Amino acid sequence: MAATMKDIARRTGLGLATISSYFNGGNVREKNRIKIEEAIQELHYEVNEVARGLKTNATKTIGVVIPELNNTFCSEIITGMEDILRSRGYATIICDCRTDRQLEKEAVEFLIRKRVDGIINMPMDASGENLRPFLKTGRPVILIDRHISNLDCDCVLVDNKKAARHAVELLLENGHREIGIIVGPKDIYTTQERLQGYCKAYEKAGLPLKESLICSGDYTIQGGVRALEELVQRNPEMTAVFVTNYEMTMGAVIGINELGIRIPDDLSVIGFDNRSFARACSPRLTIVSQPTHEIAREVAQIMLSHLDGKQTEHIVEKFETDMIIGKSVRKLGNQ
Amino acid sequence: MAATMKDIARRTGLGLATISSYFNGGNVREKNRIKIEEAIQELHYEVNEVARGLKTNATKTIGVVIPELNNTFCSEIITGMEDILRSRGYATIICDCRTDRQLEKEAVEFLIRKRVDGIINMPMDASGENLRPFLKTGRPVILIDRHISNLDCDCVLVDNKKAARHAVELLLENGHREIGIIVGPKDIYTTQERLQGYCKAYEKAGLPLKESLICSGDYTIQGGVRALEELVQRNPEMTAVFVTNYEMTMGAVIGINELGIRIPDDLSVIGFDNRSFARACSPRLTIVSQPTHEIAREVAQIMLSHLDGKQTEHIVEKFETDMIIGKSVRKLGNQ
DNA sequence: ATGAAAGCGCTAACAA
DNA sequence: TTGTTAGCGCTTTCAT
Repeated sequence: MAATMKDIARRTGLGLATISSYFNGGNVREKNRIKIEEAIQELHYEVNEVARGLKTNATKTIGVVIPELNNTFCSEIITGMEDILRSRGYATIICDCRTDRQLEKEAVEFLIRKRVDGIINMPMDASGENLRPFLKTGRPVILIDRHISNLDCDCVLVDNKKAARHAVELLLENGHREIGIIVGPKDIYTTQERLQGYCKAYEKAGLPLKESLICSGDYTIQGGVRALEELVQRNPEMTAVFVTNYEMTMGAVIGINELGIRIPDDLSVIGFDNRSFARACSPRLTIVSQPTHEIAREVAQIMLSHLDGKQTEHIVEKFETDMIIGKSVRKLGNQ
Repeated sequence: MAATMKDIARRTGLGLATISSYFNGGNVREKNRIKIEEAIQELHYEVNEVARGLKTNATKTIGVVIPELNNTFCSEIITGMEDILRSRGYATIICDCRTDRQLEKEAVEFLIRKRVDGIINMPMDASGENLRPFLKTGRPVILIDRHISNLDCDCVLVDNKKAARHAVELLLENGHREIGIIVGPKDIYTTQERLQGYCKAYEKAGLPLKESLICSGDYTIQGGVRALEELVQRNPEMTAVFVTNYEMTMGAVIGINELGIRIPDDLSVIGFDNRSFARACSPRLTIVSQPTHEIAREVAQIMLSHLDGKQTEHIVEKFETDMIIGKSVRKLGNQ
């Protein structure tokens, strides 16, 4: 079917090694270079990367395991990474594990079978056990958003503790004392970090924590709706709520609308992650915004450095978040 | 490094062909089957699909080329497809071409080099020229959302004409006469179809079309904002607007909020595609909803039938859309 | 049912 | 610089 190196060797009268050398940046006599290039044109030759991969034990393919592609934080990061990786000849295999630990484990096994050169993972599993077999092959793993200690890999994330603390402090400064928080599942790294930020802010303000103001969702829209309803029901005196991812922020807004609660008159809200959605809300939502483009770029860059053999140390890169101020936080009079 | 078939041949004392036969569903004597399975366990053997691919000329990999992963219509479909394909051993390589024709062309070339077994494409390019070289290799192509005539491939989409007609008819029934429409770029298939639906509804109602009520956006949120502003400015008498994708719907809502227009008192709105966003709006948006899960399943199924050799004919599968009724359409008194 | 051997398209070591 | 050759790990005749 497609032309092979043999074909172009035959056509140019050169040996296989010369052709291979040409494709791998070796020195080829000018005259032969031209002959080879002519043959390539005529035969529409393209290197077969499958064969090359068999020989070099590298597939020029990166696996990405994420909890949910339908999560804008994930899809924004993937878009950014994929762009950079593809421009360097790497294909990106996506595995959406539907927020399921078992599926995540299977996804990593799948990628190992596919002989990917590296894995990028926003892990559900906090132990890192899934990734160990892959790491043993000496290939790079980069974690996104969630750190795992004692795992031999890089990690790119944001300062979650600080992000949460700042958001809660903003509410405290505006006179709020009964601040609800909707976090993710308790066993997820970012949940723990954000919760710590929340507690720290309360602590610094010398205020007591109330268990009932803390509610765990599952990072889905519907989970956000439920969490908000629960918080409102349990805490009649609650004046503000901080939601810690985009999907649950949308869910909280849905819940608020459907309960007939007004933002910010009845309830102040700080959301997470999606500037456009924040703008589409009326009044505009105040949100914490993560630098997804920077994260994506950094992850891709680190991966490429490893693959190029330019980096052997493992790093943890922590980005700062932004606060986008809207009109969803009310200043309480009786401070 | 990793164990090979040779290793397990040596360990079991069997020939390579027997081992291969075992993995490919051939007949192997019970006694040997057990020996092989023991060796697999002990050596942690896994078939090297790269080597297999070189031999069989199949990579168990599907390429997906879409205009924008950060588009929920795209990401929902990909999630669904990827799930099914992976469960059948196929990896999904995503190529986000950023709504750019040149990048789309390069993405297809990239996938050809990667020797993918099939391509799924939501095409920017209406000519289909990009895909021809791939089709020549005899491999399957499936188009999503946008049909291309005279191209030897399958296509899965929705009845766009009918969807648009129904939406506009709903507005007409509610007494609206000056209905704006925000469509995508004029050269995109769905734009043309949806525009035809709009025109048909006007025609049936015996009403004249007004060029100024038709506005082209670029399928982005910001494009939706701009399109809405333009429509409002050009048509002071406009009482309703129909927006034909999710991102522009969000943009339109942003524009409406920022101009201080009230839905539906000042302007009735029918949006597209995202039930959750529709619910998060206050009042709830009436929207046209596409069956993304069904589309995804169908696309994956068709792809698999082709790859299994169970299907040789090309089909065009057209799904119906739903109308989700919210409170964003006002009934005008003076009908 | 099983084994021997050729070869998929490429790279890399070695010789020339 | 270039050619020859031996694999990379697998599938697949063709014998047995």
